[in-house]
Amino acid sequence: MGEVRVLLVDDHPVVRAGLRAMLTGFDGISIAAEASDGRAALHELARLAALGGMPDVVLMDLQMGEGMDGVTATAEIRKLHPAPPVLILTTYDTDADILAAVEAGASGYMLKDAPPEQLRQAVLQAAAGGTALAPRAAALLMDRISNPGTSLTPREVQLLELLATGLSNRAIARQVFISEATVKTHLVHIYGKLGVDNRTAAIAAATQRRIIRPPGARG
Amino acid sequence: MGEVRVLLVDDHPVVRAGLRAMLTGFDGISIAAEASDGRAALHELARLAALGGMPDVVLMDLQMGEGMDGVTATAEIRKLHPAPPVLILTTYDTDADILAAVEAGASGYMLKDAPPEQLRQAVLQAAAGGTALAPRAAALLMDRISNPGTSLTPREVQLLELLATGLSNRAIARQVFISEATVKTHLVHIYGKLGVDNRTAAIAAATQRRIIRPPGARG
DNA sequence: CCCGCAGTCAACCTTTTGGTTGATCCCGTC
DNA sequence: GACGGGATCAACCAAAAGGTTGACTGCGGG
Repeated sequence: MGEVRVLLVDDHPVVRAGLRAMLTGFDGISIAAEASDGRAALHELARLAALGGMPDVVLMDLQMGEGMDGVTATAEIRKLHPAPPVLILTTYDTDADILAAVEAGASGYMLKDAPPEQLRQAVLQAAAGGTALAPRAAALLMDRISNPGTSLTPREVQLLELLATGLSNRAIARQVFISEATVKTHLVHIYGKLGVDNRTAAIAAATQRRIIRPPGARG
Repeated sequence: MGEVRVLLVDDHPVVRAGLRAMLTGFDGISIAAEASDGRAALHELARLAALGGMPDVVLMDLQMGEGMDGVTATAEIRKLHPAPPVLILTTYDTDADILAAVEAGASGYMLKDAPPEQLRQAVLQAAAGGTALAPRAAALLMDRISNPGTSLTPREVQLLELLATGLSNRAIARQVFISEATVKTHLVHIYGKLGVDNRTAAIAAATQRRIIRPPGARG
């Protein structure tokens, strides 16, 4: 039957070379095109569509040094008409990454340290319209539906962001026009929800869970 | 002959495949062996030594999911007798990573998003006993020797990293086996050099200037 | 051989944070 | 119309962090 044609999206030439070598080594899988960021991926898809054939699956990295990130690109791709399934292939398996990817409409979530055979299975599965999840991704989603979970309120997230810029309680208070007492109250709530007991740990935890962006944005 | 024989050390099969494909595609470079972490790399070196030939260069990732990390492995390799040069190939270019690598005795520091040709040059250079540095790494080291006073010392960077994980002064003190008083002294120096006056601002500043990786950036 | 600097530590004091209790207000929902 | 949660604030105390001064060590360069 037909070959499964893959669009590779990753900003590292080394990783693209690895995936190319690995995937083309499998029977029934070929590389349709490659892109180094989300924007380029969309261009490639437009080009391929014009040439008559969408790829059967997009293999997408989440962390892109510059340009459009993987989550945004995935969401954009889902809007296309012959929308190819997007299989996320990334380095990290944090809650926020997994959740963001699934929310964006990814068909799967695999890790770069997965053995080649698992990767092959995942690509074929996604191309066939199925789902492929790394063990931890699957576990997280199961846990999520059984456990709604305590999440931060928008206000708390806002204060957390200011916190991460290095502002004192007083400075934060002035910034958002509330009293220092209120800032402290919010922080106590935040610490409780994040399971920490000081501001630096809160920043670390919130950054890790991608609740806030790292201070001094980078890919 | 004159082939440059490389030992690949990276925990990701995909990346190893990429490097293998890329490097073997170059004339004069071949893969002697591969390892998925520092410990395995040392085993491979012992095995290769027994078989009569150390590799001409070790291409080492810094962030290893599990097992011995790249810095430790690099330091260990330097203790060997026919010690092959170690070329670091990693994702991040923060001061902390660069300094740690250089201190451990690395012969070069390259980033994974480097174009293939640059990578080839770096491998050949390292194998020939030379040095290969990514622009930012080179700039950092130049800056260090021209104005040592204004930049952070390795010790200060180390404490900064612990700070960013959310540890208290006491916890940091215990972690590095010094007194809390000393931690405070270091922090005061750090604040002065970064132009801030509290720990969260220090984390923000240090992250922004890429002195440390963002809190929670996992290996 | 001396100097400077990184690194170590102590004592002391001020400011900031962390943690608690309790209260008011508003806005949805049951 | 009662209930609960989010947001707001105050007062208070304990703990941690910030800042200063001063001192000792070890090491490399002039």
